[in-house]
Amino acid sequence: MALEKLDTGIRREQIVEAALGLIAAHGVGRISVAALARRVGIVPSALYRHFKNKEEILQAAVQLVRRRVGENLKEVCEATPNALERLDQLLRRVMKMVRELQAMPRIVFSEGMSSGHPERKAQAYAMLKEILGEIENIMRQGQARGEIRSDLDARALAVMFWGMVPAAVILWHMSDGRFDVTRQAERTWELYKEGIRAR
Amino acid sequence: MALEKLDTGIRREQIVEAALGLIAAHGVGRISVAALARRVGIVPSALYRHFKNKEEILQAAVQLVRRRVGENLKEVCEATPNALERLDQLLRRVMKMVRELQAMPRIVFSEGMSSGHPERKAQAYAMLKEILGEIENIMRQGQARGEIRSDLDARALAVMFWGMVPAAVILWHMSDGRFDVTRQAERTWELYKEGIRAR
DNA sequence: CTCCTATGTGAACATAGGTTCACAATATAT
DNA sequence: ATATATTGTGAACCTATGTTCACATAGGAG
Repeated sequence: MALEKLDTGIRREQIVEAALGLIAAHGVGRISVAALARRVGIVPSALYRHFKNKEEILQAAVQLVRRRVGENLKEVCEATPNALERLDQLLRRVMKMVRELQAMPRIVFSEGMSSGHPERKAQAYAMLKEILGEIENIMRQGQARGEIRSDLDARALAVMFWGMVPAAVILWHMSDGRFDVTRQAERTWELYKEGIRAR
Repeated sequence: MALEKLDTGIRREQIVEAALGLIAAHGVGRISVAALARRVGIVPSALYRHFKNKEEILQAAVQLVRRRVGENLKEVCEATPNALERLDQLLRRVMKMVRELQAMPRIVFSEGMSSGHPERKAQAYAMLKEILGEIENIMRQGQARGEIRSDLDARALAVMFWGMVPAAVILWHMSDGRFDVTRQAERTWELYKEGIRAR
């Protein structure tokens, strides 16, 4: 209707943004090009001026999420040298992203579990490995600095730390928001922190 | 082809079993009545002799999983009174179910995240609450018996314990089995156990 | 201002998937 | 053995959804 013509760069951004919104609301598997186009304000066939097909749009969305997660990780590591503080901030950030950029957990879970296109799965896995690797680094550095018990396996610590997130997210989603993620995360984090702190 | 006629009770079981297999292999969202019927050895339309529609089949599958999980929980609790041993066995059992009855994690995750039909979601949530409640009970009893630190919140302990499972499962799935769940679970569990043991 | 290319539109097409229906064949009870 | 109810079959259907295409139009380059 409007028939406003925008540069393909801008439109691509709009489309990916819209895709993220839909993923957040309904999950990766339930995106339709119709809904996507409606959200952007154009007609379905117009999407194909900017992307080869639906799959390409989804991959772009996954990549965008991955980039944002990466930026967050870096910022946290530059904020403070103290490992426990880093972890504390990281958890807060992730929880915030989970709340605001809900597309992230949906992508990690859907792609990881529902085995969509292999490319997307690979992307999601790469993102996850990035996150886990960074957490593991924080752990090692914390151990080297004498802030975290050195008798514990850094990798296991990292997996366990990260594990608090999916647990909270699943409970949150399944309970339709009735489950208080933030509070739960705080408590679990306290527990965890006391357990790993050097003594 | 075969045209063997079986009692609707038997066929229902076969169908649900086939559904569980497909869920395990491809996730809840990707089940087609065609594939389901093929697996059972009948034609798609024949399914409708035994179930009202696809949704009813999926719900039956979810319920079956829920029942099996419940049975497992009971058996674990009757096996030993010691809380730490119970948790140990519970983790092993769950990991075994995750490997053998892969439909379980897929249902919990897919239903929880991808918001399928509200009824299924409710079922999955009920199952999850059952599990969490049971774990919480074990924690409390362990605290009462002086086996688990009493200064920790039983609910947070339960969520954290349970959280080890989704974490491991996600990593396993995303890595296409390259990630060694069992070993990871062992390590994390050791970590966790040491953290909560009364001293 | 005038082209020409990039973008948007509507309609049509293709496919996949769930469901229904008329009919056939088997099991079971009498 | 026959009749009746139950189960299975194939075809058709309906809808949703991804995609293509011919055509229209906006907007910048010349």
